[in-house]
Amino acid sequence: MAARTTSTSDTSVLGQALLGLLARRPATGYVLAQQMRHPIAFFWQARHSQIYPELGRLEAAGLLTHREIPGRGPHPTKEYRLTAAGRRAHEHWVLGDVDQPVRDVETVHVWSLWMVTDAEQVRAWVSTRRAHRQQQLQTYESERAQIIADGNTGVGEPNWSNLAAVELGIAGARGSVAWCDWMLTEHLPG
Amino acid sequence: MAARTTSTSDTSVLGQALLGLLARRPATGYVLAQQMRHPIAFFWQARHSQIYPELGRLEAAGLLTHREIPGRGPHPTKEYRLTAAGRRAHEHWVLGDVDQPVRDVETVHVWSLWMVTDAEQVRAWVSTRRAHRQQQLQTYESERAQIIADGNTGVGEPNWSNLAAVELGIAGARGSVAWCDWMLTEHLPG
DNA sequence: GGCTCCATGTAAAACGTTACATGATTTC
DNA sequence: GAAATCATGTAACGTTTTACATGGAGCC
Repeated sequence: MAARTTSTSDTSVLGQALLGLLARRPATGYVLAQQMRHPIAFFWQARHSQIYPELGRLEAAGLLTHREIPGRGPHPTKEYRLTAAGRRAHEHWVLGDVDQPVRDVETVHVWSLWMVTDAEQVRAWVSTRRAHRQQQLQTYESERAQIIADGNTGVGEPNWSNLAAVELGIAGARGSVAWCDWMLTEHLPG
Repeated sequence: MAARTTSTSDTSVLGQALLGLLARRPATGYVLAQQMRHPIAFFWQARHSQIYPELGRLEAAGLLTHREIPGRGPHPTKEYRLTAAGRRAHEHWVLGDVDQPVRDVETVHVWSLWMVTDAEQVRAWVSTRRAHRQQQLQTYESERAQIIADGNTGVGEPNWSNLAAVELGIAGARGSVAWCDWMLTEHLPG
């Protein structure tokens, strides 16, 4: 993406994801890294080695501040908090276009399936894919049940868009499972 | 991903996409770059500046060969062709696991929609999203019509998995449109 | 003469993963 | 006492984007 030379210019998707987490509540880098594993990992991933420097850049851009809190590591433990500018930047980004292009390895595989001469191997691959996506669908559905059980799903509350995000994941997983069924019943002989 | 130090070890997704293109027919880097814009861009992207060096690496790994053909540029024009090893490597990769994690910027936006206090702005954002995905769906559907019109959609022919890939895209786009409708009718007040 | 297309390449910077490093506390 | 967890950070490498560079051919 574009460069980030000035404090007002664009922020990476990871940066925005971190702002989104901190908009919910202040947190340390360690806690943010945990939250990137769950629930954010369903749609975005980052390791702590990417998160810590990114927090530094966001702070340099004036979107975050930190204060040191008691901790146990050899380095100081920092609790980060959104600034008003950070909140504005994230809200602005959220309403903006989804400009990032899709990168779907799954489709690259599918698009080359013609090369496999043994139809049984193709069936097996699709079956495995179906099982995987079905599993994912169940994970999303229990996640949804959890969100609904937690309540606070009114517009303007974080859980409202947590639910929306999970529903989007469910829609995608359902589409993928339906595609596998189409492959197995209609597009593959036997 | 992992390092690519030896000739037998793994290849990047871009490398596999290029092998997939060359498995269909030999081509120059320029033609491959065009094909990465259409139709591959629906699920993977790469610029020529990434493609030319990658072709060099694939050739160094013994998966491709090239011969010079008449051309007009200041550099020699090279036509690349898959080796038997390249064909094997790609077929093996195709049947392997889809290990790359999902990165879906759209869901990051959705997950932060709670921050937008004006429900009308949310409705507008979802409507725009719906129009975009609906447009994409139509593009995929005319692509599908084209593939069916071209024929040669039997198992083992490239068009067979071209069709499968487009159907996967259609399933995804349909799921996304359905999600937008759910948002507008059931998840947003008014 | 200027614009676009053909056709290839390199350089710099941003983004992402893996590995290395430190050291205290809690659990088995 | 060994292993996992807490908690942060840097280094090396791979991947991707943007920008720079070259020069011939066809079109208006």
